[in-house]
Amino acid sequence: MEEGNFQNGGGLGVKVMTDEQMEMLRKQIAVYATICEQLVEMHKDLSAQQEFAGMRLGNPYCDPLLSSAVHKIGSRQRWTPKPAQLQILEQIFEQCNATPGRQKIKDITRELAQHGQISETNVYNWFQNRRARSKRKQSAVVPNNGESEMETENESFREKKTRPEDSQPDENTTPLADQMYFNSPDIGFDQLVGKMESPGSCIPYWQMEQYDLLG
Amino acid sequence: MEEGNFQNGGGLGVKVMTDEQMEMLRKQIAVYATICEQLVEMHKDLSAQQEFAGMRLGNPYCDPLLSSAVHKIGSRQRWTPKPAQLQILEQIFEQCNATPGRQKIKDITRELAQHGQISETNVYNWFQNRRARSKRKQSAVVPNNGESEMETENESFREKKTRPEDSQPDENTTPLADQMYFNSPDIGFDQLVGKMESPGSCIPYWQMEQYDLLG
DNA sequence: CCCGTATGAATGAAAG
DNA sequence: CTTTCATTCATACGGG
Repeated sequence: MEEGNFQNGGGLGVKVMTDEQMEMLRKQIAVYATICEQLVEMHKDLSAQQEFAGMRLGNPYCDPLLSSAVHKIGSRQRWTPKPAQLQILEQIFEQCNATPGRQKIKDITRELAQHGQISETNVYNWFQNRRARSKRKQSAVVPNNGESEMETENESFREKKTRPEDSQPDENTTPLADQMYFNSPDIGFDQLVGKMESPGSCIPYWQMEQYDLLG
Repeated sequence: MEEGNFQNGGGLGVKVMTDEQMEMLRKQIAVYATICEQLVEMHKDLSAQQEFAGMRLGNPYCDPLLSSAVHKIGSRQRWTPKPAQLQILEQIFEQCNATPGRQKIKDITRELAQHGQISETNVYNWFQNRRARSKRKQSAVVPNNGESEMETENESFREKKTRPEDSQPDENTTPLADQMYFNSPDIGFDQLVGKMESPGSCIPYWQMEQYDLLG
């Protein structure tokens, strides 16, 4: 592998990023935060005016399935975790990346059921998959004993999000920032909005050292 | 644990994170982008109706920064096999139309790497897809003799132990639903904002914990 | 310029 | 638990 790419962190399942890249992402998120904040404010304002004018339209929770507008209904056979559910799941997974016991599964299921249809099997499967996939990541660096470099192509299986674009003929997409992620716990919408309070000045999520990076 | 910041100590100013975390952050950012997008749509809609209000302070959704940021992170590139690679892959596939084992994948990857950037995941995916595709093709050709309603081949097997039903369109289908990218049509702003303003409806334990950690 | 198709990638579910 | 299957999503690409 070449040099410029920081994407391969030695096959250890970790990525390294520079300050520049961090900064870039930070700004990116800051921008989002700011924009969201402004949009929220604007909308509140506009809504207020509308309501005042007596032309209040939709009800808060009346037109939920906006997506139904796009005839995407009636075909989903398999369960798809909703964002809220995903967050809960991820959160729990972080706490203990062991498969929850039977009772625990029930609990979780009940909790998740408040955010949408779900079954215990779904939860069970999710944890199985989650665990299996994250585990793959930690192997990989054990293919051979006498390996000279712990680099080259020692990705594991399908848990890598490789971004092999360097040698692509056409455009080399930006080598940076493309796949930079920080450690951050699951952030709900509330949190996001909460963080909007201090837009450009703080990037709380990834600064947390107390948070276990390995989950 | 050690990954936390040890890289930082080197004065290099870099952080290390796992793939999991990277993926998670990526999703989070994507969600963020989605939220912005939805807010923007809502705002546009409202603005159209409230045109008399005038454009008080400019429209954030016109900000090029937004789009650039969104596109930067919200999109990922996908690997495209080069002709040479494809040839090898096809060749191997002919020999054994079974999914190669881990070691085999590594070999193949190494081989293909000489013709361009590639990862084991790419190879793995390719075989998976290849197999699935050719399988489906076959069953399509040999559907059934009786011209009665064959329910499109093997759908009957879908009936297993669990069946959480389709995702119900209504209820708490969130705007940032299935996919993290903005494909959703219009969304009720109230619903969107409701997520952050209605603690009573859905504020699981984890959010509080999270908040603590974050704050 | 939009639209349909081919295909890489993601992931829930099931098999082993 | 690990590996595989099936389905779906999203994007690149070629045609109208």
